[in-house]
Amino acid sequence: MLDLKALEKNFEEIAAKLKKKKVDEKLLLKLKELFVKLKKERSKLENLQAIQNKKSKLFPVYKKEGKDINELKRELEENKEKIAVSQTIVRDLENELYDIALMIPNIPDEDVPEGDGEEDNVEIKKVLTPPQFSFKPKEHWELDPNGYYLDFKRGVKLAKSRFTVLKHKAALLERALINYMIDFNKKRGFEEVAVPYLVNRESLISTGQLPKFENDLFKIEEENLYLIPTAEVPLTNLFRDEILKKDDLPIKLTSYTACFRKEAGSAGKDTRGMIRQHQFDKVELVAITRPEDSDKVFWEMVSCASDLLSSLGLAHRLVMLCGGDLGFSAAKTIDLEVWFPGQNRYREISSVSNTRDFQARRAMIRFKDENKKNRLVHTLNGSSLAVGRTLIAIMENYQKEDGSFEIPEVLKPYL
RNA sequence: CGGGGGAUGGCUGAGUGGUCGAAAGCGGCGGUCUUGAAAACCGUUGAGGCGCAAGCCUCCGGGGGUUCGAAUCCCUCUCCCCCGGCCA
Repeated sequence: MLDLKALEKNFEEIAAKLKKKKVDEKLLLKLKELFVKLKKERSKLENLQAIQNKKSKLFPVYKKEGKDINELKRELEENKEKIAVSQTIVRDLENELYDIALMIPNIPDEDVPEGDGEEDNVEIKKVLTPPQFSFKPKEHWELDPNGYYLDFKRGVKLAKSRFTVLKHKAALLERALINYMIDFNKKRGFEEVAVPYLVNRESLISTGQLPKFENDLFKIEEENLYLIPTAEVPLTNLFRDEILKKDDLPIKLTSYTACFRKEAGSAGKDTRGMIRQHQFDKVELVAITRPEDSDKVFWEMVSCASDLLSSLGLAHRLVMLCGGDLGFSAAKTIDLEVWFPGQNRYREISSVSNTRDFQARRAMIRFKDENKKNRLVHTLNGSSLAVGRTLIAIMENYQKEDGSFEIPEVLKPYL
């Protein structure tokens, strides 16, 4: 959530920055006005409450002194009416305010490039060169036309489209990758955690998936729980409503989970193969830091994911997302795109984001600083990596002319 | 899923209508003592909002109600624990 006080103070500046994310300035103005109005009405209410509190305390005194109570009682009954009216106004304003505030995305960092979408993202660097083939490399589903490794047909039979069954070496490789990634991340100082795959509404509001993206989530209606779209949600929410000790920061976590997404807006996109699934495995990184440390940790996370790809021998590039492509909660995002020889292009395999205090404010994650002040932390998240996409990247990059594929050296101990 | 019991500050836990934002203990922080530490002793210690400040307001799981006044009474929802059943 935006800092409403900052919005009130520096409206022009914030509105200008949010233009990068295509936020309607009129809506922002409305938000600001609601905030000012709310503060005014609230202080009016508080004055009335102060009167009520003070005078109510006279009752025991009057009784002791044997004074008449009726006059006082009448007065307070009247005041009570005023309080009720004011309270209703305050509550309505609050509801209206939060309905809007929760729908406004994070402010992009200064260095986030302008742009409307993917085509305006800025390549930062390329790592490793894509492999050369003496034949025309195939896409992963072409490598395996009979569904020996990736059984799309049976995935559909069991659930619906965008579900896949992994078999033989692919199933083994999936599991090996998960273990390899977690071990790799642990060496970089990220602590392994195992978390629930179902979370409640509050958790999803805190990390920014709700209320805006309800349609992207699988929901268990009768339980009021949602399947996690990413481990970022449970990992970040671990610290919701907590005040952390300054010495505990930064907290750096890694976790493997399955992830579930409805892919509501992706009709027709990547329908073939395993690029875009309703259920996929991912090893995630999450960090909770002091505000002054979040940039440093951000680049640590980018390096962690990039080095991981390099260790698997996968050519990739780093791309900084432009304002228009930036996610709802992110102030800055670097995508890692891995080379897919069959598609002859780079595709996203990891995304590292700094949300600054945006999620922390929603989730009320704070720390006590050296002056004993409670301050919001910064939260960061990144994939390291999307396991299914890594699997097919390996299949494509390590493919041989006969359709078989090699296994990267570093994974062999894991098989 | 059936039966019972709960939800109070970082934790344990007292508080059943009136200066209760809340006893006590633990923990944390500061100090005394000590070469240093432990122990002991003393002090201090919830969060949010408004305000230059003094100060005021809100918060005892969430929501609603009764009352001049609610942590305390009523309604409702959620969650947790125990016993039994089922089960990885």
